[in-house]
Amino acid sequence: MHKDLPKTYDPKEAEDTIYRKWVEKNYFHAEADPSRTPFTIVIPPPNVTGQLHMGHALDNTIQDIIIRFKRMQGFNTLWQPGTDHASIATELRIMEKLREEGTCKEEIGRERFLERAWEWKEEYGSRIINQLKKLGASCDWERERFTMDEGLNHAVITVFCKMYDQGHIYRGSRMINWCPVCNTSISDAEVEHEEKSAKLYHMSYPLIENDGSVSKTEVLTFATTRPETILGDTAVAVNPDDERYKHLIGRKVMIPMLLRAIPIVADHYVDKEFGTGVVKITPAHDPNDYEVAKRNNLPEINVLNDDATINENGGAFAGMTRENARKEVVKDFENRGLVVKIEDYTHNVGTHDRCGTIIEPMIKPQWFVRMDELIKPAVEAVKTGDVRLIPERMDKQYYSWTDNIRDWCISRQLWWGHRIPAYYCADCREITVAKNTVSVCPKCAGKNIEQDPDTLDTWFSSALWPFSTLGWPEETEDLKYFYPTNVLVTGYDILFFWVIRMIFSGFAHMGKKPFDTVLIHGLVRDANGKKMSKSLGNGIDPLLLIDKYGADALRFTLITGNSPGNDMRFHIEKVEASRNFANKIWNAARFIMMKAAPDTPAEEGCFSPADLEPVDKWILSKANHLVKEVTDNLENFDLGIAAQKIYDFIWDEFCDWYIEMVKPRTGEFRSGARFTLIHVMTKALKLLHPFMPFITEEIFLSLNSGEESVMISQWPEYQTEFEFLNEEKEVGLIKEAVRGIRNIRAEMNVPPSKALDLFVVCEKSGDLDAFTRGCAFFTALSRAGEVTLKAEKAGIPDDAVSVITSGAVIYIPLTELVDIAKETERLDKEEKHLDDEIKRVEMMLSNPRFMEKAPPDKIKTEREKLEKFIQMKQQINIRLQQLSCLS
RNA sequence: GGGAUCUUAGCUCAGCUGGGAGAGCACCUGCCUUACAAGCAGGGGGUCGCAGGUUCGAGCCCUGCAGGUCCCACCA
Repeated sequence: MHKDLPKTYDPKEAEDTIYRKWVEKNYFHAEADPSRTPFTIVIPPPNVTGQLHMGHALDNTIQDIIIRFKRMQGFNTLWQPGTDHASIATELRIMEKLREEGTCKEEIGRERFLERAWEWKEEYGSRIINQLKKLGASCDWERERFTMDEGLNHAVITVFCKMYDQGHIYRGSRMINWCPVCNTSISDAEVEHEEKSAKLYHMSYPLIENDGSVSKTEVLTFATTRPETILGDTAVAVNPDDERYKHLIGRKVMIPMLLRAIPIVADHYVDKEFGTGVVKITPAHDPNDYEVAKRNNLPEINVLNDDATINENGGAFAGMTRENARKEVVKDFENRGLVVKIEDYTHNVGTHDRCGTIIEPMIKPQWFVRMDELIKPAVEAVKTGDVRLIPERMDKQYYSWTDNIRDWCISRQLWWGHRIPAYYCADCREITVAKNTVSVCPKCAGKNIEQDPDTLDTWFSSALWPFSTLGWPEETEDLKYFYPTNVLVTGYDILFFWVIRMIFSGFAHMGKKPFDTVLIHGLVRDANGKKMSKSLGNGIDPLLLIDKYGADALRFTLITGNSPGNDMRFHIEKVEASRNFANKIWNAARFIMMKAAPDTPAEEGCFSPADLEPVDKWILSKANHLVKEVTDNLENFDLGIAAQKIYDFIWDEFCDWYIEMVKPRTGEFRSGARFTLIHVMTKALKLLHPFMPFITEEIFLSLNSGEESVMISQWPEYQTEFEFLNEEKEVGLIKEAVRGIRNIRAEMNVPPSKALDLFVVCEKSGDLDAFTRGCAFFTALSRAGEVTLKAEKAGIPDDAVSVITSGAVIYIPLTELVDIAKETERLDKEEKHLDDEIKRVEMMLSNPRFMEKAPPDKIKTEREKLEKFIQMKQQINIRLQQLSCLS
């Protein structure tokens, strides 16, 4: 970094070089070391099919900030990276590709399909990793894992076998959600309920007479949204207390097109008020009906194929799609005069979150995880605070899920994923679950054995991520050292999918929680508040922004002005503002490099309070407070607040005040100024580094030639030797006075070129000394001409403008500009304002309950304020009196 | 139907355990002051959704109401 540095910072040039250096130096790598305290974060593994989107950028920026902060604090930090095989998402993508090639997965077969999937993974799996690197993520890349790599597969199979042996995993025929397009079962969590407008059909079944004939007159009218499921009806239900239908219970009705007689049963599930008070019961295609059927011993008739077309049980309707069948069934009823009315109706329909297809409840044999016992320690952990959710309000959402949890359907009729280690004997029907391939039936010794063709839900493997990545089931050093991990950072949208499952898995297999804190963020929305999505095309590519504005600017944008759990809108203007901030820092650094002689780095050892001017002490003291506050904020995960404070300090205090105040000294730059500039800037860079890693590194190294990298430098701590309360007060007085003068200049339209003479009257000797020391700042910061300091007002022309500040009254002789009436008005206004303030503070201080209860600090500052206000009011009164004499 | 959350300056949002209303952008005025016009100095603008309550004191706590967003839920 030399004196001919460009005026604007170019992140593109710097970022890649710096990142490469960090990797080469191995700074991201962590080794188990019992002599040090670990701090661990496991990354939410992005899908191998994925591209880095804004959500990833936010999620990983947060993690990187925390991990860099902890690293600088001296923790042995591990940020464990990796990717997820995302079974269904990836399988869909490959199927799409095959379709483009004119083939399909059934045609090429399972083996070849998996080859293609692995090829896909090799091709795209590294893409998102490289994008994370662009963002600046300091993951330990040597430890990168993949949910289907050998070790993790071993963990998955181990868990499956163990849980099967313990009875936590079972196979059963139950009602599950079936996606007819993806051709697989999905879990309850993957069903999204969408409100859709539909029809409510009121139709009638003819009653069957006691002699077995179909009644020509008597019918039973029911309401349904799904007429096509009539084909699978095995009963009609009414409420047992319903007087209208009581007498019919036990009789039968006829499904006309099938000539199937079905009974009228009684069940309390039926709401008398809704529709006609009669519900048709389709046990095989409706979860409620399924329950009713179980209670009433009704048969199930499956009328749907896997692709949701009507099967052979649908008689004449066989082969139709469910949509066509609906129309045809209604038509059939109409022809028979059995349609009463058709109403418009909106209701919630379950759809598959991956493809949007309306899911079909079906009864199928699947594998399930029994949740009732497993979930208990996961609930307990949050209740006791062993696992903390941030923000806290997420607890409620968490419990609402854990309290209503149902068994988890984990088998998927997919090929890409962990194959279920269950083997079926065709001879004796024995099911064997084993880690290793079974080729002989252990029961009947038959060799007619086949492995279950299904794979596991992708979340089954990611549930194990916090320990499987560290070597489990082996008892590795890493596992012992890094587990439990510390913070998990993720969006609220996958709390249920992932976080809950990790927590109960941690307890089930490790006997310990997987992490102690879950930091939950919201969604990044577009400028209009819409969710960014591929289909809407409103997504903003973070990589384009990184390319244009730098990763630092993007990161800073995502962190500021946002609090945990809240969604944020993304505005490009905000990125520009962040980029401008980077540029501001760059230019402050340029100033320091130009003025503070880069060849003689200030060393901590050189520091001597004797060399320091009050302004130096002031900014040192301010920086010292900043260190404490930012550290506290980061410990509490208030990242946005911390970022804002650093921003304000650097821009307002350091650049706009300190650098301006140090300028008059540049000619004879003494070690005090040089030390302070470099010391404060370095401190600020360290605090900012987690947020803006690249530019801070670039400048840090230029200012500190002996240092290796800011990212491995020590996090600053509050130091009492840098606490200068007197100087903070002193410079505060000067700033107030300068602002006052600037105000007058602007108000009175004094051209900037014109220097104003000042009389500074300061009755308190301590303050007079302060103003004496700070005299030069009036010239530099408010363009003063001759400045006269006095202890009393005598000898100053009366027709001067007066600036009343808490330390001094400043008179500006502006004879030709002063309008006494206006000046009186201005001071009157100020007096009124002061009166209000005085009244407020006096009320507070005269209140016994306040004096009793308020913290002593608060009382002290309020007292000081009161004293200050009263004094200023006095000055205003004196001045007003003088003015009234003039007019 | 249950729950969560939001409503603060023209826009987007901060505001920690209740104690003098903030930022960025936009707008107005004046400045190319040799680190920075991606900048500097100054300014206007808010009954903190509405109505009550608790308190010496409420943007913050409690209750009700209105509007927005989201999650959960088997009413055919």
